[in-house]
Amino acid sequence: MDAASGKQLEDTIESRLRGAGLRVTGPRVRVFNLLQSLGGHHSADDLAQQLSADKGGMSRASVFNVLHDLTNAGLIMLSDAGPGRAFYEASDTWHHHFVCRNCGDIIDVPCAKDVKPCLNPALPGPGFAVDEAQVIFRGLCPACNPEVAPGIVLA
Amino acid sequence: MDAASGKQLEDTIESRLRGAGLRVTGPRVRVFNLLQSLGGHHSADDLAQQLSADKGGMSRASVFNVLHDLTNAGLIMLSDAGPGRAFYEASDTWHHHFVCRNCGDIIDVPCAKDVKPCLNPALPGPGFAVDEAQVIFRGLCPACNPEVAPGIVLA
DNA sequence: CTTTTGTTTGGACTGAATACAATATAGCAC
DNA sequence: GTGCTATATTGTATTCAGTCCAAACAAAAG
Repeated sequence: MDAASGKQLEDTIESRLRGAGLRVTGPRVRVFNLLQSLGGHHSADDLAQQLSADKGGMSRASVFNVLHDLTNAGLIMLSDAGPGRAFYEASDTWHHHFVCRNCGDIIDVPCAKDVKPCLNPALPGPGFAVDEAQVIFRGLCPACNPEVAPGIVLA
Repeated sequence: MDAASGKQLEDTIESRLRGAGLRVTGPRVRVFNLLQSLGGHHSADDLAQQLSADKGGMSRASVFNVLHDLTNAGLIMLSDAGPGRAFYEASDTWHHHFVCRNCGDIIDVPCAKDVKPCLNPALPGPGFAVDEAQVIFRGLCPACNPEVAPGIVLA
């Protein structure tokens, strides 16, 4: 990435923060930027570790604050991947997640449009205002799936 | 519940533990029993607090151990309710969950197909062995939903 | 009843996240 | 630009969730 596109990216981040009604601050830009450029799913501490090592450093508490702010503003999303620590990702498109039972990897699963599994609009009952349905698929990823590689002898 | 049905229940629990290949021990019977009689979703510490106050007491570590054992044996289930602490429930039928964004309440949502793999097998991609798809519905429960028409009495 | 094997226990420990009060800074008015 | 004020950031202390461990214990098999 050259200087120009880096600048471009920062401009985009700034305008998106502003558009969401958030003040543009160093920590917010840096967290958002890092999450976007890394791609994938990351825990708060994961990001905090990288950012505190960077020039300027960064408080762990700030990372948590910023992640909450960005999530509330809808700029990033908190992935549903089961109990445990929270994983965040910068994604614009709605999707679901596959979580490997063995290695714990989280993989995005595109939302099959109009095929919301088991989604019956009347389901929760009257009075409920459901605004999203997140699906978590569980099983084994290719790397952990013994069925994948023919010829590999299983223990 | 009278003494006879209490005994009956314990017998059932014992046989279910045995049937799952688990030794029948006091802590296991008590945790399983409590989770069944309470109904709903409970965290390990929630259960530990009640059990340690009971006659005989109970170690917090044991509650965690037992919950893991029962979960692995398929006798109870670990509810997918998003990041944070784990919630367990004693339920025989596969279902999904609605989580209120405001109060955090977890409510069971019956699975439209009532069988475990209610999923699109092609979704994650080749090489993946998906064995379950859990749906988390998010929104507002009736108690937190301002849209609920005044005058409507919620059960 | 003895042995074997698996389980329980408490306490120390790790890791994730929050609370809070002091400090710093963005955005605005002038 | 300068200064003001509301909002953010920071570090530390603290809570909360969960794991680890080795010694004591108990279930099931012989």
